[in-house]
Amino acid sequence: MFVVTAPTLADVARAVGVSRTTVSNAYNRPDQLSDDLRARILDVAASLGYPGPDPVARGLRRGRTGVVGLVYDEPLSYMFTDPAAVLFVTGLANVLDAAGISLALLPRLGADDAGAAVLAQAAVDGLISFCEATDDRRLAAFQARRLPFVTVDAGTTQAPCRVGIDDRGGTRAATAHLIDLGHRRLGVAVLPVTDVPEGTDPGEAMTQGSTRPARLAGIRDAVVAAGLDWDAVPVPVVASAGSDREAGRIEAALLLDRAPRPTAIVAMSDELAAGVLEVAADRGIDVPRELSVVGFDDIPAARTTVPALTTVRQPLVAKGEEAARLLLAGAPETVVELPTELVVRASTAPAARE
Amino acid sequence: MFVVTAPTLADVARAVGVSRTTVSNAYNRPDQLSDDLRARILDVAASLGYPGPDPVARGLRRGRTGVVGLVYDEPLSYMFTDPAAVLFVTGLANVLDAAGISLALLPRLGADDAGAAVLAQAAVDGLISFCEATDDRRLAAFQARRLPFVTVDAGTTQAPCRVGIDDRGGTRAATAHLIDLGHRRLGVAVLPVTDVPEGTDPGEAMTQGSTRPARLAGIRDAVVAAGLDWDAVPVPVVASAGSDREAGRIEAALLLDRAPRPTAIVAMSDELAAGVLEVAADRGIDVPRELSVVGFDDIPAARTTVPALTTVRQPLVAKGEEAARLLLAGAPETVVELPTELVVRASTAPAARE
DNA sequence: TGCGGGTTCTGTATCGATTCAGCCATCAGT
DNA sequence: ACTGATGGCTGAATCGATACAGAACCCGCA
Repeated sequence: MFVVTAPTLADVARAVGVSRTTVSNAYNRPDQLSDDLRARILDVAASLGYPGPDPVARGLRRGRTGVVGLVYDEPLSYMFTDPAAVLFVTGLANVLDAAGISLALLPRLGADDAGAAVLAQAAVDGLISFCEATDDRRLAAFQARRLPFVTVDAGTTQAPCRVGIDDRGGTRAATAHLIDLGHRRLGVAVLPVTDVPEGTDPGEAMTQGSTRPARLAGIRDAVVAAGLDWDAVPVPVVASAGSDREAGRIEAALLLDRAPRPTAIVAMSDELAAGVLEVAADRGIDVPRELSVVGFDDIPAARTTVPALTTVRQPLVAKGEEAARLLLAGAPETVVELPTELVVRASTAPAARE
Repeated sequence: MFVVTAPTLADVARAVGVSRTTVSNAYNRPDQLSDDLRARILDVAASLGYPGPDPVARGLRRGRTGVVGLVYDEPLSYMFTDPAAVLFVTGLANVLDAAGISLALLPRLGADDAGAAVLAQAAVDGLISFCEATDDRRLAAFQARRLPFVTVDAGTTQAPCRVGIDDRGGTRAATAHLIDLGHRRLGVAVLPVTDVPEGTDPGEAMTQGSTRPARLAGIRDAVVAAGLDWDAVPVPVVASAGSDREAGRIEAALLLDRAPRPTAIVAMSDELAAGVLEVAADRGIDVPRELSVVGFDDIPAARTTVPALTTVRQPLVAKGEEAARLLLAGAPETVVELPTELVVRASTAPAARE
């Protein structure tokens, strides 16, 4: 059987009768040889079917591959489903595309050992982690490689180069806004807890990761600052069964079943808020007359919910761009915290008189 | 200045006092050495901070990298926006994740030369092309590398290994369904034309690519088979300015402005159909009493439009899974055509009596 | 004692390119 | 005619690992 193997640079060199170096230069440093010879080399290469320098060999020699990796806690499909993640990746892609670098979506980090292996074996020049996990020894496995490493929205324990947003200030502003409007009975729709190890106390799970506790703290800040009783604010915890929107529906049901009913709900994401709005609509509760709702993220859909969602804007695309830029800059020891901003739309209104 | 370089396998070998081969075996073939020695090697490696075999070097030697590439015609962000693309990638991810292989989203293929360079230099074991382009010499640049190559939804000219769906049969069934319901004045909402070279005739642009002409042919099949006049069916062509949904709105406006108004619209995608439904709602046209609409794809949202969309289901996730499986199998010369199926919901009804 | 058969480990070639120092002409300047 | 640049090209070392063929040793058994 006749197996066709792609020719190598050496084959081309032999065919032309020059050294390998010269052929290499024909591809990488046109100024190092005469135009004439270069043309001849390229010609022969084409007629031999030489596909150009092998990327892996080049990567080995040069020490860089032109690929950066992205790890994400959830199954990949979820990344495509979550609008906030989509915008973030769009930001990444903007910068990486421009630099001609490709983005490898690494398989989900599974059980500890397999996950560590994936990270240890990924042929990348750097890594962006978009994971909540803080204690993660899988990521430690990567850090041993001493490659640029940027973590996003991930607390303080992982890497020296981090980008995040002012979660706490954001929910603080959102909650203060509600309190200013006269609301006193608040409820919180909290990001669902996923992947908790068996037997973890749900209340404790709440404190894990970074985003969730920070946003919760902001809410609490505002409540306490207003002299209200934090312990009286219901914060149902849901172990997610699916999308955040679904979690929002479940939590909304729990909150709205209470008597007296909350007059305002602070949701930790727009998707959660969308779920809350759906339940309110189902029950005939008028938003914002009978119930105010604020979200977080300001995804595009926040503009088109009914009513349009008051929310905390975070610069999602900019966050992706910043992360990519830092990575390309070698991930210097930096902590970037992007600002958040309250955007008041139609889902919040003064509390009804009792 | 003291630069820390990660130790290599050779350093570990020296430190333990064994050969490189043995260290390599400690990682890759535990059965080739005593548990005792292996443990010692791993210990020393850990204490030296050796991150494990370098993936690039291993890739060179083994001839495989554990990464497959995906190219897409549109900017990356669009891929995340298009629900059909998302499901397709989900299918890919399902299979690749299970195989521990990562997916590199290659930068968009830009102008010809840069695009070809990207493909020539991507360190991947294989490539999945999710592009319409058929004549593409950028893809030819990749094929010179003799790596597994699967094209999806891309006509007949590119690769020996293709997966697609029965586009023509799908729209044929959808159109026949409308005709059976008594509709005689049809309109077509066609996939928008993107990236046409300057000066191309829009009518000609319609025939380019693969999906669009195939779906159009199916519609025509049904129209002709029913003895209707194909030339009387309006097919507005839109050069896309944005999302398919937006294109659907524009085309719907054009179609519904006609007098006499079509009583049914065949949309080439669910996103287009969603745009059509929005415009109909804006204008107070009752769907399905005054206007029937069919879509294509059966994205999840098709279930929840108002009214729920009659559409042609294509197995998007399965398509992704099949493409990934074929690629992993080395992309044998195969043509897979997955079936499509008409799903009747609430957006189609018998034509109103005139 | 001698020999087949396992296990455990080593040495060397190899994967396909890039890098770097340096060689050889040619050519301008004095 | 000699020096110093410059352009154009080559050879050998190197990137970090894996494959493959065998060496050394221990075991049991005739």
